[in-house]
Amino acid sequence: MKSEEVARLAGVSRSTVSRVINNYSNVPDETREKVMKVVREHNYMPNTSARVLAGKGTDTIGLFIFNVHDENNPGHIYGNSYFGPFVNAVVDRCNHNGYSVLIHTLYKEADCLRIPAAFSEKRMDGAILIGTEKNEAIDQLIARADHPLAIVDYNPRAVSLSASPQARIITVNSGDDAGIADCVDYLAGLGHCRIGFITGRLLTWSAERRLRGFKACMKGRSLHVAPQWMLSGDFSRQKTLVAMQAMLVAGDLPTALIASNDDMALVAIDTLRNAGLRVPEDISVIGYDDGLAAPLVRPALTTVRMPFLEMAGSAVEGLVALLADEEPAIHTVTLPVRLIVRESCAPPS
Amino acid sequence: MKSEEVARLAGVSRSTVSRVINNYSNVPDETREKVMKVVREHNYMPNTSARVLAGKGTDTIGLFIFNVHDENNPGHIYGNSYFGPFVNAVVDRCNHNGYSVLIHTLYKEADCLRIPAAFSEKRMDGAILIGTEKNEAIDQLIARADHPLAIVDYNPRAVSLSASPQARIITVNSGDDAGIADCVDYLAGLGHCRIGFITGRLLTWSAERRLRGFKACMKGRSLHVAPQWMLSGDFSRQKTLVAMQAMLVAGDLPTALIASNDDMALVAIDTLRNAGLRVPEDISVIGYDDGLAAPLVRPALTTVRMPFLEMAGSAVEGLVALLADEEPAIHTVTLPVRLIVRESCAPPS
DNA sequence: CTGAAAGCGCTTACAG
DNA sequence: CTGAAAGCGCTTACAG
Repeated sequence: MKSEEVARLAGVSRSTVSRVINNYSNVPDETREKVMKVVREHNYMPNTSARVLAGKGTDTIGLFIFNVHDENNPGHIYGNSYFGPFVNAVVDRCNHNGYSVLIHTLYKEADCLRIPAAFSEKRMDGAILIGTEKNEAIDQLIARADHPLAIVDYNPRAVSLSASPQARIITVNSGDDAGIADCVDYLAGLGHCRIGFITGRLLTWSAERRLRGFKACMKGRSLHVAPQWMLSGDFSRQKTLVAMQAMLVAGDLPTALIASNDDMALVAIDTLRNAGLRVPEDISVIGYDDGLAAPLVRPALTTVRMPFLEMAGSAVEGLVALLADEEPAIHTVTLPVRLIVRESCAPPS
Repeated sequence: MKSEEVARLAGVSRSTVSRVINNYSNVPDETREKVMKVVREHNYMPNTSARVLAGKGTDTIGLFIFNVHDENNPGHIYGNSYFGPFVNAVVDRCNHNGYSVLIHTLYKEADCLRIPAAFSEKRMDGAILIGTEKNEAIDQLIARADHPLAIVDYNPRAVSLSASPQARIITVNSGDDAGIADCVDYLAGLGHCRIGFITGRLLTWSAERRLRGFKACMKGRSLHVAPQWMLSGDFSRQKTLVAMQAMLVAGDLPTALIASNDDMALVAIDTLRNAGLRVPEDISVIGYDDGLAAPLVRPALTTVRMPFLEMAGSAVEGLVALLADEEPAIHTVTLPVRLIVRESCAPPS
């Protein structure tokens, strides 16, 4: 079924069919109804490629997910398990706004070239990037951006500095430093002063900010940041395990540990427990994300709640707004986080 | 940049550019290289819409995810948390096969119409459905299928019976009955004979087969299936909670409980524990899925491992094969599962 | 081996 | 308010 047949059956021209389909105003109700009747009866839907080629937008948004392969557990590609709900929320909001979403997974820097490629091929009108790791390809993308971009978890200043003059970009972050500050405040309030930290993937803006926030906050409270309690977790279970074991072997332990995500916190708890230590009696542990498992594990995990849905919403709405307007614009939004106190922390013994 | 410019710069016709781009054989190396040089220098990529309109495939696969809204926790749309890794695997495999993927989330029966709509609009060449719930719209889709379909978790017989003669469909399932049989065998081996069961969403083929498998297996062992131990969980945390509490109030408890997914098992454990019971000492619990949380909770969850990656792989490879061939075909694949014994079961006290 | 031409199914000035 | 015509950027017989 094509518009020509609809036109014939309705006794009008293809132009008119097009006007009705696109809901243009200069069509009398009678004509419109005549056409719609045929459309409904035959379930006509316009060929997307033809529309796009004729000048319409693709009405599709590209979603690019940076994924971390856990070398030790190749099956477990959702290294960033928080992507699940996030992806879902993005798809949902896009669909509600009338956009389809083309989803891609990226594993290495070279994969980033698929973003400009998808624009070149005219497969999408704009793109959302999540879990972005800083690298050359992304810098180039931002520097040459000629299509709207929503970048989740990225340094807004880096964008402002390097974006092309006609760029339309929105960065979406959450209050990573405030979240970590809440953790430190809470632990300090409990009486802890020997606080360790497990870092995330530092190429990631959130991981970097959590680390920086930790150092700044500790400094603000004149608390010593002991190098032997700074563990390199890299958002990886395996790396966290190794770092934890090394610390346990060394024998000098903090009384509390803040992990840059839930997954690493869970591994930390596990390792501690296997070493015969009790959580939270012997050592307190805080996570970050408030993922699906956090309320279910025992002790239930005290953690910082990431506003995934709100971030997804901001990214989509922001992108849709950029799509609707030709004006260059660089926006940034930072959403608040909240410490969710459960059972994994206690005063130092 | 369009093919005409490439042609001009390379000193050939657009036809030749097209032949090179599409890697046709009847082009001498010299001509090919001349064209490719220009293509590389200008980073030319053909406009997808134009290619499709001119008769090429869209090279995109639609991924439709049936999602269950947890009414009680609207934020938590990934009711089926196992979709995370699954989606990732599907996207990965599609990309490796040269396909883009258009992802959609479905929440209610009416949403199913988006599948034929996406075909009508010529947005995709084939579709993968996951978490499909049986309903009228899906029946229609299968009955009229004129494009390749891969349906994960669906009754293969229902497909054979109602599919149109020219249908190209593959159904992908795992051994749900065998998985449940393993659970019952294991529990019986431990000495249990008072075994309860928490059902999933019964509109789902896997949930139905798990239930049927449970009844059959219990019968095979001459074990009584007590109605008061058959809980209606519906893959929902909230419903599971309610059902568990009702059972606890009634007071007549089984010595072991098999849940149709991990999430419900975790809620069951939680509820039991809140009622002062110990798991596994007082009551054993088995899950299904072996999701991210299973090995991390305490007691670590004994559960049936779903072969997510393999299922995603089979769905994609199966669909790609159907896409490559015009022949009608109805295939079905069933992948084996495995009981992962951890800490949540013990002999009855 | 290669090019000129037709055609894919729409949209959009343009003219009336 | 409506239609005829041009055009979007490719691919593909067809002819040579």
